[in-house]
Amino acid sequence: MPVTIHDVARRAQVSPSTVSRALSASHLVRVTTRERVLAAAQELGYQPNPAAQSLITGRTGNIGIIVPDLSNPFYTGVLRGVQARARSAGYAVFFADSEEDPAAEAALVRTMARQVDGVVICAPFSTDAQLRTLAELTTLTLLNRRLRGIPAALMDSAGAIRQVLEHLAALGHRRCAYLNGPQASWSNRERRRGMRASAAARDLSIVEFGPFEPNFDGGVAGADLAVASDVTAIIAYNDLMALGALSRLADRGIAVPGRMSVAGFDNLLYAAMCAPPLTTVAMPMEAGGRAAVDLLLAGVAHRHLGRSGPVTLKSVSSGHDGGTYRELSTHLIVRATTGTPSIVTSIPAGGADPRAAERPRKRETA
Amino acid sequence: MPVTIHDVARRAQVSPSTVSRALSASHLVRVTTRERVLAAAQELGYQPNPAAQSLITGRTGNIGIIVPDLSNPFYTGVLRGVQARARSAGYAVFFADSEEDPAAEAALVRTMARQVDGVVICAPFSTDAQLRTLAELTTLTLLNRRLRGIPAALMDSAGAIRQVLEHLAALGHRRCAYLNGPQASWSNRERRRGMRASAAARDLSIVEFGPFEPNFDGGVAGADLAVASDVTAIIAYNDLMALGALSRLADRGIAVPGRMSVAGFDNLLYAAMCAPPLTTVAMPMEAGGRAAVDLLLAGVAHRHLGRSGPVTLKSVSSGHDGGTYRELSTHLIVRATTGTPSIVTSIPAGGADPRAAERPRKRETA
DNA sequence: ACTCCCACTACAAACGGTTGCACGGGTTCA
DNA sequence: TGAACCCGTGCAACCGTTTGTAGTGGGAGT
Repeated sequence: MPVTIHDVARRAQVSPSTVSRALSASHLVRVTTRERVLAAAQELGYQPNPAAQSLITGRTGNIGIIVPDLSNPFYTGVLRGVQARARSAGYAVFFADSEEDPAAEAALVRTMARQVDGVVICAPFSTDAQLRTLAELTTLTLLNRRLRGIPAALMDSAGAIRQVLEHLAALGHRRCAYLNGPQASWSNRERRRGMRASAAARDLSIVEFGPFEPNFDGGVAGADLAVASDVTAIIAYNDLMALGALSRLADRGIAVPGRMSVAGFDNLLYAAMCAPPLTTVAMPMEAGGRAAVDLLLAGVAHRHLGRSGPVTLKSVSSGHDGGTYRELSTHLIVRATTGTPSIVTSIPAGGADPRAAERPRKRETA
Repeated sequence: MPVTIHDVARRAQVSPSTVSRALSASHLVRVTTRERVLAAAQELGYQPNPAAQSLITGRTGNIGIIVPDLSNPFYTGVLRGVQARARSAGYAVFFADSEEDPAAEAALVRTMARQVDGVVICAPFSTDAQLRTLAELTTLTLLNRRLRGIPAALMDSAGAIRQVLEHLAALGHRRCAYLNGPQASWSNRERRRGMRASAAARDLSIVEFGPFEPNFDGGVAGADLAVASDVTAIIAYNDLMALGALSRLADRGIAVPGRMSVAGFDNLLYAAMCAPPLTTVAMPMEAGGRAAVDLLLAGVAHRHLGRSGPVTLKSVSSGHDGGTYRELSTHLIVRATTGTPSIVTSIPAGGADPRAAERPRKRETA
């Protein structure tokens, strides 16, 4: 039923191999012939069979993307970037949600491996060893995780938290709470690392809480702990947690930013929409997805180059050693949840903080 | 480099065909032989080449999902459902975002068609004719769109809005605003249809505004129009718009639900998190995704059955006529943005509405 | 002991493309 | 005018798997 290259060949009065060449290595066939072939293909609505193509060429024209939790808008942003870039490069995208399970991740890579040219994987919870194993199955590119020998698109987590601390220090804060995300998460580790470096330099002391689930409820839980300590600001692992903290503070009648400043990371759409709009650090999610695809396709090209040329065993095994990272910059977005700390240790419950009214509310459309 | 069926055959001392049978039609091969083959495959880490398999069988083990806008959490919910169900059925998932462009949708289906067994498509903006054309390229299943001859998973939009109107009528509302989503959207048409039917029966009059973009900004715009009319409640096309309306009302100092009630659709995560929590109708996004995959796979099985058996041309061409729909129920979630309408036409600006304080705030975790 | 049968296995073709190689015919140069 | 050459095309093998068919062996029945 589907039209094959033979049908086109018959209609164009040439051999199948000429059709193949006319469609790919066009310079090997006479112009008039190629036009005849193209016309025939057009009329018949010929579409090459990708299975047959990949069987012989070894390339599939597909890539995979694996994320740990699609309900987190951070990853939908990444997915959008990945998909857009892949499409413009002529690649189709396999998608899978590992649900934060390293075993599932491994299984998914394994099933994808045979029908993709490479996989972009967001795997904050896998061990280094697990990832290295997976890297042997296919060309791999990481997102927000640095691992020697595997290319990665990274967002500047250390710089992100530095900007937050600078901002808070400039406002006069001296003691801040940090609500940890998942302990095993690479981003959380990076964030702590950056925090320690920056806090010391700015005479800020940090009180850590958690780890918490990186979602709304985790923020709710963290807020209470932070309030009980003597901090004037809460830095949450991500926006979802910050929103949870914000909500909890509102429920308890604690003025933001009057008695407590709050900041998050990611710059989700909702961070700008909620009241008061959240101060946060914009993470380049789509750009990260795009960069990851670029690195991946470079790796694919490299690997394929190595295969076709007359190479030594050594240069093949080294593969694309890909000590290539791409670090994307982040930037602070100051909205309405951060302000100067109050000197007064307690404020009449429910009393409106005058500063909250003074502060102009700014809205970003992200 | 990769291990093939021949490697396994050599190691197990059998022919490649026996290996193939041992791995699939296991009853055709002696038990001891099969065990030997399985052991060899295991030791070599054999993974069948899907390209070769699909080349001869015509099946790919993949399905596709196309959504119009991944940044809308509604579709990420659908995507989660699709992916989960597909995975448990042993299918891999191609994903693509059409960015609301029917032409892109067509192109995506066309490129996917050759390497999937079927496609789930959320295409609120394509014309019926366009969809029928695409249905000829591959097995198709729709989501939230009814089209004769193509199976679909549907969410009960009419019932959804009926529940909202019942709720508002019971509270005493008589005039409500409806903020239209995109006019061409099937869901919006369904919602209006259901609305007309239900409103008449309940002595409610509806004022319509829009169409608006189905996002936060659309809601902001709609809120002002609604306030200028003499309605006591705003029903938004979806939660994103409702949140926008809510934010705008707060900015203008209009008490919710004191002077204006607000309701949305979808029950996004943020609808429960924002203050005040939004009354909305839960749409079964993941269940919809799962149902769509079920229908799709049934269609795939049917089509393949027709192909393998000794069939007449007629029964093949009728294909899976799939007059099969699956309608999923929706349910209202009453939170804090709907209340009894105030009789007073104007309230001192900025004055707190006593009812707002009385009303207990309820939080749902979705 | 011979035949028949059945269970199991091997052979080979096919799926739809790609690509190395050879060949045919025209052009160019000696 | 003949040889060398080159461009354009066809032939055939191959990618890895499935599957129809043929063939082999052993066991059972008479």
